[in-house]
Amino acid sequence: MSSLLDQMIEQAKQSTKQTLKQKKIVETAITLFAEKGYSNTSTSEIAKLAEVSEGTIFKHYGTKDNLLLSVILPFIKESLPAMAEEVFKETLTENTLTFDEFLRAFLKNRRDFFTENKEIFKVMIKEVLYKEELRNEILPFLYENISPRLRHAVEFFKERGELTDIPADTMLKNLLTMIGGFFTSRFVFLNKASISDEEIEEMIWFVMNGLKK
Amino acid sequence: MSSLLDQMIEQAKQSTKQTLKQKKIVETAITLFAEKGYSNTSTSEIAKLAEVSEGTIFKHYGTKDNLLLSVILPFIKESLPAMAEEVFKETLTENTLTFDEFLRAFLKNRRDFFTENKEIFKVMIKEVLYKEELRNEILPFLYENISPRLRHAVEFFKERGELTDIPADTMLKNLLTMIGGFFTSRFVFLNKASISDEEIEEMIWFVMNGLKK
DNA sequence: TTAAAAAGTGAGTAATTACTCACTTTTTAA
DNA sequence: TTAAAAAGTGAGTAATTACTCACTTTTTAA
Repeated sequence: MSSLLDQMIEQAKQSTKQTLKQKKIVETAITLFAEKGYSNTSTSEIAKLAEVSEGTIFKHYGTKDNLLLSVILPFIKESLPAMAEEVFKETLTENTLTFDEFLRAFLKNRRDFFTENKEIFKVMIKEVLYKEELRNEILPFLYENISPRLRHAVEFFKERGELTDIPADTMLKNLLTMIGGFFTSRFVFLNKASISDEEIEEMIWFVMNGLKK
Repeated sequence: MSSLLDQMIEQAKQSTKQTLKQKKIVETAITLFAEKGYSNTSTSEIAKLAEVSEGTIFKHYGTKDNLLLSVILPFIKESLPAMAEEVFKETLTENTLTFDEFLRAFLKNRRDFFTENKEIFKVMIKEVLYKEELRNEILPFLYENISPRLRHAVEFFKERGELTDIPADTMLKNLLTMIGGFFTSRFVFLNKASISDEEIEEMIWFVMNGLKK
């Protein structure tokens, strides 16, 4: 049996054309899952709000679980990494950049991306926490997708003598903790509409300089 | 109508004596809520595992929601703050401490506390994310309980000239992000059994010194 | 020792939920 | 234009769930 991720990517490829009602279902599901969680959202409620019959949901998605996967997996498997790849390419070049400039570009890009995809980001975080089988699939994938790139960046700037001598692994771990905590707390726990440039600058300062005088 | 928190504290005071079966119900609920979330746990399942009749749960707790509150509110309202107050008292004195020593003592104390109360901590994080009315009650309470104390500590060490000149508010915000991200990621997202002293040291180093050379 | 109070039981209930399927409507392609 | 395919419907179903309540058992207190 291949993984959830692989299955759903296959399925996504086969169904490239979506009817208007399918789109409406997905949009509504995203909204409700983000707001109250998957487990507290009924297919009946989704159908009513999307102005479709409940049977239509099952016609297209088979099960409620598959609807959830249809909502978050394209995001996780494709949008998230593609955009991340882009920003690494643009920011990690030979010219002129310092690590904090890299970090600034990276954080602002991720900030913008999550701001636009706030609802799906919320669904993802909630369900990663609430559904163990999702967690076991998605967390490793996210880690494997982000970690090597960020690590490469860290090593790049360490070689340029910009960063301290502590091991790259250790830096990476703490950086991921901070970045993950930053976006999750603002967008999910505190439900903020957006994150200001100023807040990003403060966080960069914290990460680069620490608290000690 | 008084807040959820106040209601439940009143209720907790009235029912000081718990039968063995009540204890069993609460323990089982904690385990299952931590593992699969409140919404994915049925009262029937709790009853079976606790080896009580389902009616017994309702005899003592009235509703499933009240059972959840009975599980987490004592923890949130009493254990968590009492222990935190203790560590602030012990560590914030006139003699001999640096900010990183304060931080070390604080983090280790919290680490030990959450290690011992891991299941309830998990329940709390999951339900704060999943149930909006809980989030609206508990997050402000947690913030109001921790923030002034931590802020006081930050200001204390700023006056002693140990910390940089950035505003205490900014420090506090980033510190809370890092600390919250640290414990939530390790205990809840990654489901780690414990956090080593070494990992705490690395995090302190990160927070105190930053990444810049 | 015994009656009253408290604790506990488990069958049953109303409500809810994910899902099915016979049928209808809309779209497609020849 | 028309038959076939695709999309959509909504009543119904089996399963599940939180909860009730008449009854039984255990504990308490006089």
